[in-house]
Amino acid sequence: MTIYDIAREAGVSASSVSRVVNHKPGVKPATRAKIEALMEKYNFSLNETARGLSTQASKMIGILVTDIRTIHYTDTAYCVAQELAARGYCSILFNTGASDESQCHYLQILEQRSVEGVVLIGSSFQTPAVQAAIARHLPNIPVVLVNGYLDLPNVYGVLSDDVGGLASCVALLARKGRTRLAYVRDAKTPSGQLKLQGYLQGMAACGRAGDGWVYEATTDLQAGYEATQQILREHPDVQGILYSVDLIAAGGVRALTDSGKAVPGDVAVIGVDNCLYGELCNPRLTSLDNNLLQSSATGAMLLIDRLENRDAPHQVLLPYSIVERETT
Amino acid sequence: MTIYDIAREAGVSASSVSRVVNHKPGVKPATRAKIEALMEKYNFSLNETARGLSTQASKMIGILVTDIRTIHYTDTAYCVAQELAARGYCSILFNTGASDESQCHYLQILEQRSVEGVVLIGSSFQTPAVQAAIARHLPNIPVVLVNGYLDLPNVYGVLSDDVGGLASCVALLARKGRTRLAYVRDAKTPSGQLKLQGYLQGMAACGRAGDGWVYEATTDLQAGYEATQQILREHPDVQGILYSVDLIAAGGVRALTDSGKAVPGDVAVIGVDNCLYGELCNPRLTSLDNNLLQSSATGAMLLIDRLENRDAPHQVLLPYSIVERETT
DNA sequence: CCATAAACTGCAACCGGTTGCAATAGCCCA
DNA sequence: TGGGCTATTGCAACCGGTTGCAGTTTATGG
Repeated sequence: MTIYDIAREAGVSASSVSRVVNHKPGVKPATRAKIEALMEKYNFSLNETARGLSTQASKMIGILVTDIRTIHYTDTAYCVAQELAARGYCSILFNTGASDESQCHYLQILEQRSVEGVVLIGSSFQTPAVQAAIARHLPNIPVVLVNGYLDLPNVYGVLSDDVGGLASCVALLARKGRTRLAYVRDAKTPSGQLKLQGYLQGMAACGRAGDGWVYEATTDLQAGYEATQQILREHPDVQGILYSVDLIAAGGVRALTDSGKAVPGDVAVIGVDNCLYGELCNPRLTSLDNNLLQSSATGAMLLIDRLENRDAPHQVLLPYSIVERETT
Repeated sequence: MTIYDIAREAGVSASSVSRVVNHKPGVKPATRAKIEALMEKYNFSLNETARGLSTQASKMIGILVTDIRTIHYTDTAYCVAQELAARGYCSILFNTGASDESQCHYLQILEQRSVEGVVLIGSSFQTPAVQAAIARHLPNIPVVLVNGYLDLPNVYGVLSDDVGGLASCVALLARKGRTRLAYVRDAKTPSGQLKLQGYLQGMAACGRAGDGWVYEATTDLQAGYEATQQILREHPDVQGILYSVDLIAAGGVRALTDSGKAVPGDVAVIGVDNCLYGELCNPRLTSLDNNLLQSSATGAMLLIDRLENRDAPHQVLLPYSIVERETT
């Protein structure tokens, strides 16, 4: 069922049907009524693909996310998709993984699909290869990078102040008299580097420059558990541990209580993200809140502003806050 | 940059360029090489929208999910999207919420986008209104309903045996000598009804027909906490509690330990979904595993089989299993 | 009742591809 | 060198819409 079918049966041209479908003026009320009746009768719904081709406006945006199962990205993707859907855009979603090759591959697919904008969710996108792929495939459409920065005229970034955030976590513990601290990092992304930097900076600020014990873990419970066991072996007198992600921290808290340490009595713990995992943790986890809701909302608005041709800042730096629960 | 631009510069017709792009035979090697060189030079990438219009194959599939933030649906959506992406399909994702109106609205949008298939993730889709909307808007393309069933020739359902699953949870507790049991349900979806039915059936099987204490909670920690407090007030001698969802169960476990009950010493607990929340819970949660990975993989394969014109069963019933951890 | 403006309506070109079919070119062999 | 084939190539129609512009109605007013 196409507008031509409707037109034929109504005894008019496709132009008139098109005008009715698009609520444009210039159609006699009687004609309009006849067309609308037929549309209703045949349950007509217009082919958006064809319309997109003709109007050069696909009304689609691409969402690339490293892995949507990461709780933090799930929420971001949800917010962005909802915000866009409310404005009539369709979201094409791809999980890219962290490899440059795959990320660039999907950027090209988005080009072929003529998306009007792109949102990149995840810290794996802040690489030269991705930057080059954007310049090559999507030089003229707005691209929003949630949590990161790329120096390209059409890329807009939302950043949280990782350095300041981590430093203030250290400061919080220092105020409670704890300066023998360890830090467990996860991915070696730019954002991960900033967090580490914030931790080291915080240590320096409380007079323990060069003393930061740094460990590594993959992003899962078990890795957090094991890294923490290692910390306890190597530094039994540790007074506080910071984790780059709540999930790892949850594993850490379990390791601490399992080995008889009181939390926060013996060892204080702080995670990052302030997600549901922190609430589930026992005792409940104190966490650095990078204000996910605001950052996704900001990312969505940045994109929408550009889509609707309003100006938008190329970088937005969001504040952080510490949500104290039971582990500090 | 279109195939016409390439054609002009190569001194050939668009047909030849099209043949080269699609790796079709019938182009002289020299011509092919010249065209390929130009494509490379201009970084040409074909407009898939136009191709879709022409070939009547959009290579897009729609994924409707009640709310992707529900951990269970996140994982399902991820699996399905990955499986489809690997076969060259784009996924259009919408969060519909549970309202019929909104669900039908998005079904219509998918029709307009000419998707080749649809995956519905969530138990909110098993309603007469959705059934009617599918019959009306998408009567000819395969629709897979993950966790549910609709009686339509083009709809394929993946179901888990909720009745049997819950009944066997009750049986497990009964074997441990616990028959004073409560059940906390969440949504009143068809699947929720089946779980309740399974619980009641299990109670009947161990000689306590009519004795099942049934409570309700929304799907969050706090609601689980409160429902459990209520259970303890009204039935202080409860020996075991089943929860329709792990997240609610986690709130329940917290309520139990907070009020001094030993878990599982005084009260045993079982959740459903076997998701990460169960691992985070302290003590770790025993959970009914409805085999998410298998059900999403099955859903994806069902759709792919139909897309590639192979036969597929209209209903697949998946087995369940109980993963015992520390709360039983 | 007619001139003139305003309101409708439809033609045709265009968006960027695909593809059946006819035309042309190139090749082999007698 | 001519005939018969096959390999290339391009024309033109089609996918399902949109839209500028010109032609046709209809309404208004004198």
